[in-house]
Amino acid sequence: MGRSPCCEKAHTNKGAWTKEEDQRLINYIRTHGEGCWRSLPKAAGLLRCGKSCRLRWINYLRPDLKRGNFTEEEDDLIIKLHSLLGNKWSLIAGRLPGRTDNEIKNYWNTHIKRKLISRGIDPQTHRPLNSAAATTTTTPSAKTCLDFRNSTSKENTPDNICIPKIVNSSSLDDTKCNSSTTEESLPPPQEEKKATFAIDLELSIGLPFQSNCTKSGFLNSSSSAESKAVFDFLRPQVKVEAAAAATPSTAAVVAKAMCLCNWQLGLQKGQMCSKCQPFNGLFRCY
DNA sequence: AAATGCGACAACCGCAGTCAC
DNA sequence: CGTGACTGCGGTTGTCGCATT
Repeated sequence: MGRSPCCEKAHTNKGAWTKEEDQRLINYIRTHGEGCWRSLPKAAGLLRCGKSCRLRWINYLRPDLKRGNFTEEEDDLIIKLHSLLGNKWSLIAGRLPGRTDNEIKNYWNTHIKRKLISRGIDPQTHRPLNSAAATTTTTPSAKTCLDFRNSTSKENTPDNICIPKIVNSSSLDDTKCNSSTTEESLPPPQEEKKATFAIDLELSIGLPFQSNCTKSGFLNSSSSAESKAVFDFLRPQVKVEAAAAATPSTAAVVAKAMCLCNWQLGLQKGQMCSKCQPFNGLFRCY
């Protein structure tokens, strides 16, 4: 037998939350912390399902939420991340401290979509609207690369936002931004060694961030696991900083897990290529 | 002043992956 | 090991407030 049912839907409130409900939820989480959403409503004296409580807390009541208008920098970052990730709102939110996936999703649908369309850009493909119809099945990320050469975490950006430089493959040497998933011909494995800085998200990177390299059987993992690792990679800033704040050695352990060469050279688990050096919390070739 | 339209955003729904039993 | 609950995510809907007619 499995677990007992999540909640009695027949006896739960729906719709907008009242101030009293909010206060109960806040008080409870302040005292007991997050987690165990299933039992939370009953313990907190709320006639809500746990799922609803979780959503309310994450999207509205959390004290670290940054309310108010999005800045231009946040706008740009959302657009860039969306061009890379598509509708992976939680991942995008992970790069925007104080913003929630729901908030970003709504903002995208109500503001940015329109903004892009008014600029003649297809919000889904991030290509000019005229050419969007002409292109085939190429995904938005298929030709977009992250360029870590000049990535900064502070320059011209709000605190804690780290923006890899985003480049289109058209502006790069092909050798720097190969993609095995596009209609382009596949390069031989050796050729991939040349792809040292510009990283094709569809193919090249994806790291099980919290794990050490020995746990990273990702090279042989399923495609979904790989793509999850790719997305996990895009979350690391907070974790790296947290680890660095804990102890330098912790940060080193975390950083060691980030040998980008593994992904492009096909090294086996735990192997670090001879040219690896630390860079922005990652290890990669120079 | 009332009716209508529209934008913004909170909340819900359903699905998939994970994990406890 | 199979079943089913839990959790988190993305898509969609509902509701509210403001602007326009």
